[in-house]
Amino acid sequence: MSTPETTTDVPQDFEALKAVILERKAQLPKRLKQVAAYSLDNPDEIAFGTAASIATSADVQPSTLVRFAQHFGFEGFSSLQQIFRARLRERTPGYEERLKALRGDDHSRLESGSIFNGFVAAAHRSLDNVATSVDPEAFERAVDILAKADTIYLIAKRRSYPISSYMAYAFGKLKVKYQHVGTAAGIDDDMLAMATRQDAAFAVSFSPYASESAAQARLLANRKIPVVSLTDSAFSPLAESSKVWFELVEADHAGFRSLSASMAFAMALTVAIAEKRRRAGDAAI
Amino acid sequence: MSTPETTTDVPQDFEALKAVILERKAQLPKRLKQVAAYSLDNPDEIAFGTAASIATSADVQPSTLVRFAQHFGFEGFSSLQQIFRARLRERTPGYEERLKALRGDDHSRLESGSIFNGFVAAAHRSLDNVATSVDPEAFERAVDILAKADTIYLIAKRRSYPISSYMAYAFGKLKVKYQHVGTAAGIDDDMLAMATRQDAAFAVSFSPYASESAAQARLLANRKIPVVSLTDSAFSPLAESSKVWFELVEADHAGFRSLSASMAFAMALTVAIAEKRRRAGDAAI
DNA sequence: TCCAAAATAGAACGTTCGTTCTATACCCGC
DNA sequence: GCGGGTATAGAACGAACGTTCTATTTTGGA
Repeated sequence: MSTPETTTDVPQDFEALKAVILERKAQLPKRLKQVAAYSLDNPDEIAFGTAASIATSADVQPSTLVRFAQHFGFEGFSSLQQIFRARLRERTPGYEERLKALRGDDHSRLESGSIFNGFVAAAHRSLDNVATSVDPEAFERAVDILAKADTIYLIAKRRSYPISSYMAYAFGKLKVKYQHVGTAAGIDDDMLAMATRQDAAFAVSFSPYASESAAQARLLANRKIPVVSLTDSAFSPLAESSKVWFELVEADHAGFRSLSASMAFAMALTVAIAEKRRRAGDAAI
Repeated sequence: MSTPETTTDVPQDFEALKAVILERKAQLPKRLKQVAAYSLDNPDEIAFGTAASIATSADVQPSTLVRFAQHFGFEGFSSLQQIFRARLRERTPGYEERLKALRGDDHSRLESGSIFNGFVAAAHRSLDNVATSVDPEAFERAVDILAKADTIYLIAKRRSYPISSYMAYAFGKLKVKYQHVGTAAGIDDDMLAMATRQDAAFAVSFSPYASESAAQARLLANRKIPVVSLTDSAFSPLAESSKVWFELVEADHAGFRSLSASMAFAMALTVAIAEKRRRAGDAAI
């Protein structure tokens, strides 16, 4: 019984360690307190750095790090470092990996499950991407243009159609006047013929671009009706006709591109427009 | 000009490195290919391990790791390792944290930006949820039923309509016979009247449930036509009419529910059905 | 079949690591 | 203000590191 509680109370994961450090921080000697603060502020440094580099960075001696580790029951600095590394290891891995973790328990033992996982992963990736690829100022301008419009024309065909049909649904709920262009090919152009400069259009088209969408956007642009568009390339035919356009590349699984990012974008745009109108309305009262 | 393109084509982040590795994987020598595979399969090991430990684990010589690194333009193994470490450093934290990180740089300084972030976050949450809430065996059964069907009837109204319209688009591409029920209210029932027991239906409805969708599903069920459905509660009127049904709760932002999880589900189902049919077709030849 | 070039394995290199040890500085109760 | 205990800094240690170098093997074209 010379080492009565050797490993029992040694923190085994980062959260536990953090708790213990915070708990005992007050009663810690000066240098150890310094290390404590540094370690919680720069956990990544501790995970990756060497004792020497960390010591320099935290402005202490390497031996202090060892004492610090031993103070909390670890054998040496290295074993404490493992905690910091494990933290990064277990940190929400990539979606692929996360799904791989699911693999064992149930999904994709069955082949369809892996298809399912693939699409979920692709959707995640898409969303990750969209957060950085959409310029918020451009978004603001797009909201401006569409919020001012009398009627919003929604142009989308084929793969983009679900997006505009969601917007149509939401606009209806939000009492925003719109026209959904993209259903029956015949009446589309008649619809667009009625558009005036007080209106605006939102067009969605991804490669391979539906030629009608591009043509319709061009038609409106020629008549000085502002067009906002969502597409997947700077070379998209929509870009040249648009006052504001967004490039949004969806991730794919097995060649089938996700719609999650476009959908999230569409929802945000829809709600932002309605919100802006509501405020303008309030102000007018 | 002794080092004409020193740093130009050296991958600077993990994604770039991954792409280059995959691109050149085929033409890599045996041992280097071995390292390539290992590095992509166990990126964490590379980030934390030492050259010696990694070499042992990957069953190669340490020097091979150095050659591998140099093959891709790095100075030595250590500089390649930095890429793997940076990856963990920047690794997507929780969504909340990630959005908090976005806060500073640009988004949501503008009010619309926060709307945008909100929808992206909601979509992420939805996807996280769906991976665990969908039972893979039920999914498999659903695929079975629908793959066997002659014609697949897609039933969805209002908010669910974008989902079925995507499926309609994809089924068209995949040469799967379908009927899209949900467009003009009048002709819907005529369409469904033609359905036989060789057919099947996929119905989508979320609360507040469109009464027509429930009625149509019941109609088909009474005629012994199998119905698979996607809904958001066990108390959904669709559930009782369905051979297989899925409960899928979407996260929301500002009261607007995401569609990402449903969309991913729909894509997976669509592709899984087509895949199953392709195999059945192959087997028949 | 042979040869030149490329790839590999393994030993050897100097460096840097984490740890330990010891002398010194500091703190606090008396 | 002194003494005993603790905390600290810094030097010294062997071990392990990443890299380089050199035989040896493998490869692919003549």
